[in-house]
Amino acid sequence: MLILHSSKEEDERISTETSPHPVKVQHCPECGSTRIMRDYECAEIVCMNCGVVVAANLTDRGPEWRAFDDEQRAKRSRVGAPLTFTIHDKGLSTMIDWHDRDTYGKRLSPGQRAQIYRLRKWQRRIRVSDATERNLAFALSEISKISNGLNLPKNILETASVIYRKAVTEHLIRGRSIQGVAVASIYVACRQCGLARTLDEVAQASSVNKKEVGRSYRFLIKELNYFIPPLKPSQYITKFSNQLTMQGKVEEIAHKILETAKELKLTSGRGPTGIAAAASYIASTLIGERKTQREIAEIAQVTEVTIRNRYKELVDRLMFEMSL
DNA sequence: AAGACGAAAGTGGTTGA
DNA sequence: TCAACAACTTTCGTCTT
Repeated sequence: MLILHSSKEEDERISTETSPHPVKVQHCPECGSTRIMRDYECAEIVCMNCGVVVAANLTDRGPEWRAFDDEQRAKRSRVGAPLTFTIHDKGLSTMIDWHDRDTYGKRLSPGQRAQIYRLRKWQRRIRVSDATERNLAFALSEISKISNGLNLPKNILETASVIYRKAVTEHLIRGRSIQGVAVASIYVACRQCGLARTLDEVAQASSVNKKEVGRSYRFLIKELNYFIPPLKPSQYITKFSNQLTMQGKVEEIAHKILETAKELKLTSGRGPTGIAAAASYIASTLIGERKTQREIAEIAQVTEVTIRNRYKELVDRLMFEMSL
């Protein structure tokens, strides 16, 4: 494009940043060509035909930030409400308020009031226009509700909304329940962000059963090509210690136990919750802040038997290693 | 008596033919 | 699609503190 700049990135910058400020039709004083280009990088106006610099020391009246596409431009523009993916129109719609007053605070005339009333009605209708929009609006409100119920942080809510939007644009919703996919997206978001929430917990916070959520979850990660590593037991330990209100020391020891367990290859193939529960149990007995197996089992959502089995394996192996 | 332990049978999910 | 399989659960009797 521009001869002065050969790199592709700079070509893009010039093409996107010059377009919002159209140049008044100018002619090159050398060759008379109208192919005049502004180059803000060098603060010059250049003739594209013969390469002569028409004007120098140009002022860039554009924004100081760079944007390479529409989305970035929308994000960086510092006007309007912040973008959010949790509302179906990304929170950018303007509302006509319900006060029947003009900008000076004066009451509107009856004719104007009727007109505003009609405008409001149409705005409501247009805001959620087609089936896809309605689907999105319903699902996103559902996602907000559930993630509020689970006390999930805001970034999970945003991530889940983005995942759901992706599912909609890839036409993955057809043939399965909106709620199922919505709950599944929350679960995917939790897993992606490394938040220790079990499928059970997420499903229980919604009205969808676990099986359905699991199915939708597997479907989502398959179709959207997500790679989600299995949750590490250590992430559960932190959670359990918090819920059991144990000392920081206990948590620390539990993590150490877990590390040795991993080295001894005792973790593979086992449920991460069971191992984490067993490690927490051992740590609590070692410290002397004894918790019963039942207490831990309840919080970890596993049975006492599982804790016992993991615990036994761990102790046996550790004793064996010590004797060597 | 509460909690820990372990055996036996049952359950739901994964894997490979 | 189905059987085999490992992990896990449920249940229950026994032991320990």
